[in-house]
Amino acid sequence: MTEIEKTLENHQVRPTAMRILIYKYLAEKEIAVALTDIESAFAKAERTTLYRTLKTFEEKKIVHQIDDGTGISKYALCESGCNCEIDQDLHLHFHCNNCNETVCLTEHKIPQIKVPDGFVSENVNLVVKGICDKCSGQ
Amino acid sequence: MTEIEKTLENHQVRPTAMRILIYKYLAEKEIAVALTDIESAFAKAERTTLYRTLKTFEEKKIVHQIDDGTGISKYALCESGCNCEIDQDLHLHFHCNNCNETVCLTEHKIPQIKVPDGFVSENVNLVVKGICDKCSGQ
DNA sequence: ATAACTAGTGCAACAGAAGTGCATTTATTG
DNA sequence: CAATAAATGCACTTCTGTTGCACTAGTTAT
Ligand SMILES: [Mn+2]
Ligand SMILES: [Mn+2]
Ligand SMILES: [Zn+2]
Ligand SMILES: [Zn+2]
Repeated sequence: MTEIEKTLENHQVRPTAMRILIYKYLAEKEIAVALTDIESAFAKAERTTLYRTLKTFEEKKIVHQIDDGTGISKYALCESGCNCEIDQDLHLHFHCNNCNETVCLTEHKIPQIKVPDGFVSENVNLVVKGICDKCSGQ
Repeated sequence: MTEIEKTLENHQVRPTAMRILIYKYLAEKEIAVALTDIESAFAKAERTTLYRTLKTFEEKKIVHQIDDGTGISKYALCESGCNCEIDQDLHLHFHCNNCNETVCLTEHKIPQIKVPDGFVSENVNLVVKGICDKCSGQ
């Protein structure tokens, strides 16, 4: 039993062939991926299967969904530092306006945000847009 | 010539009947509205016209687009405190998980966000989710 | 005022992403 | 092995956003 299989089972997800492949794909990519990315990577696989795999992964906290403002949902593997179960204290995300890639800045936590009286903050989505390290030439 | 007509012309937008109506609608609403909201409010009008009106308003800085994480673009009138032309120093937005409404918190500016070396921050989207003042009972 | 031009609108059609229902296959368990 | 549950494949739908094109209204030059 491989590491990946163990990880999946730890999250109550049965390690099917497709799921292992998708997990591997997500692990190799260092950026957040959209369903269409996975579709292109696994051209022979069914879209629905890929879609439902992502949904399962999300539900079981294997990945977290990222709304980077492009209108397309992206997903990235949760790491140890990823408290997305708590739905709070999340890291921020960076979207590059040049290469169009979105990355998790897991080391960068979202600061405390004040809201007006009467408003109750439950969680915060923060996306920084600009030029990523690869594109800034440095 | 009414106030609204003046405002539109100040932004180089010709004040047609439809545009005045939509502007009024946006001004009366205190929340961010989606295209579908406007569609329901003006059932007799063409969807495309409403769509293009919003796009024109956005381009001419009469409204700003809001990505509240629902996957549906919302729009709200720009106010004097709305520096959306500069694409920086923007106010934050609040999305209520209960009533599903999104409001501009124009008084609440987005704090300075640090990004890692090599990354260049151009602008920031910050959406707080939780319970709004109307729904929190206070 | 009329002609020429430009901007706005209405209608139809399209694209992309997301989601659902159902039959079929695969895996698990008694 | 039989019964059951989970996963997959296929088809189809919905929703949002977007574009092309013809027509109309409004603006400007002669
Ligand atoms: Mn992330
Ligand atoms: Mn706003
Ligand atoms: Zn980049
Ligand atoms: Zn509310």
